[in-house]
Amino acid sequence: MTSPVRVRFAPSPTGYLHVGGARTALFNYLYARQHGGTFVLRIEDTDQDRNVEAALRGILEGLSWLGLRWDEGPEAGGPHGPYFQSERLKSYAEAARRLLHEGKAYRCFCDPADLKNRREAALARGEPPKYDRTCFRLTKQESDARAAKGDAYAIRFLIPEGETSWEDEVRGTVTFQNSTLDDLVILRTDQHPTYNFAAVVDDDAMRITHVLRGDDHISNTPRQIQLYRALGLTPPRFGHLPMILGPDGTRLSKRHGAVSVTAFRDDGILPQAMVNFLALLGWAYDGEREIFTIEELTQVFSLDRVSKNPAIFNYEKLDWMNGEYFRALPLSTRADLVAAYLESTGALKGPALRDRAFLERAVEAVGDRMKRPRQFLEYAAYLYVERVEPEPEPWAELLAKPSAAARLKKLASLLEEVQPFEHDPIEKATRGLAASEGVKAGEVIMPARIALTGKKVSPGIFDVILLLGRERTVERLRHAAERLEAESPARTS
RNA sequence: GGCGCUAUCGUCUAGGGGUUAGGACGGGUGGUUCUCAGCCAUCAAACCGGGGUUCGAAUCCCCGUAGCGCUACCA
Repeated sequence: MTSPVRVRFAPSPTGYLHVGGARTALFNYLYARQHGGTFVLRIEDTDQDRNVEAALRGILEGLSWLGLRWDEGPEAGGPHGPYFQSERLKSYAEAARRLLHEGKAYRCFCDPADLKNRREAALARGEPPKYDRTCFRLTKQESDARAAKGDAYAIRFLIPEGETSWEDEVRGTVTFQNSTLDDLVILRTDQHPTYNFAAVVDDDAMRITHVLRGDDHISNTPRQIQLYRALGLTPPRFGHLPMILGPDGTRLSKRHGAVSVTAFRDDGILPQAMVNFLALLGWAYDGEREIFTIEELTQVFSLDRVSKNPAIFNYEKLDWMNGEYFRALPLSTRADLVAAYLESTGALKGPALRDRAFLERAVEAVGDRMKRPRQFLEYAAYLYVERVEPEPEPWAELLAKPSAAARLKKLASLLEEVQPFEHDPIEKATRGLAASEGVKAGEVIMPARIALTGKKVSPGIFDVILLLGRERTVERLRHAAERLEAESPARTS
């Protein structure tokens, strides 16, 4: 009988959820859901005790947005709390004292600044910067005496001889010689635990069965395993996930662009797309299928298909995937997202936004061209201005066509009369004009597009005309024609 | 410096003793078409290097090399 799976995501409150952390959280979540287990969220706030509140919000927001609901942790509670390390200080101190009394750890009176100097000196000499066990050589009497005297001390773990190895869930057997590990501080002078120690104490207290984390933790693992053993505990299973790198192959960071999931959200990335994309960073189903909902992922995810190599974050592919999801959304949802985007950026405000029906028509017309909300204005900005100012290049093209002005005028006249003012009659009139002029429809449509939108690219022209309405369409066509005539070289010469 | 992990198209990856080494993003070309997007078709693009083992190695082993990580009283 195997015990129920319990996994955890244990971020430190940095203020935002990094995509690397999000990927780790996702894999933990998937693993828990798949095994009917429990996903625990624990906050590792033993160092920075300021601003935890605010910093926590970003993390929780990111996880919630992705849909990674935790079963135990902040706001959720649970039987193994508290879920903030800053509130569990007593248990670390207790555990550390126990190791001290059992002779598995020792007091270290060394001055941190001094330690730092020694480390740097060793490094400069090309030697491994291990702690030299100065304080381990103190006799029990000396150590006790100095402690009694009130000398400040940290507690160091005495790394046993031998080697440490474990069966990693993603990498197989990993082995370290203990001689390469040094006696790590487990309890600092200020009674706060260090990361490795707190993680061990908590993972045990929270009954964690599988520790799935970034492979930057791989060399912490032998230390933690030794700690478990010293405490008389059974270590959990470990699985180390490959890192996520930036396009230049170094650890993904702000200078590569957006790294926090909320930044992607604010950029119009959909949570479904983000989850799907993240899942494929370091994991693959069969190399063929790539589109998965989070529910499907919980069905098909497996640790033995997790890759061992670091993955470079491909922003283009995320964008593509977002398009896949965005286009599949119902019209009203897309309109909601566009409205929210326009509002939050203040790109469009007031009455224009309030006409929801119109916005929806515009979104419909833009259709597949949009991969994310921010692209709406690229295809629809002209709908929301009094007068278009054509872009220079398209305008120059129009100027170069001597017949453009006349055609625009003719089109204006036709559209002024066309009844009813609907898609098909408008199309018929426009194509009719082209036919009577003896040119292809494009010869009428492109000038109209430039006159109406100021750009060479837009939704279908008849949709644009409909959206603009008869009056504005006719007005813009005529205005463009007049301006063309005024600027035409033939005229001025 | 030490220790550890990793190594298939530009990127994410599938595969794995005998394959035309597959898919996706991105890129090229063609088609659809009023432009763009989309869609369809199509092309280019990879097994880090060297030694073994083997009838046969991209695949297994060793050695290099490279990248990344850790080497804190940070997490």
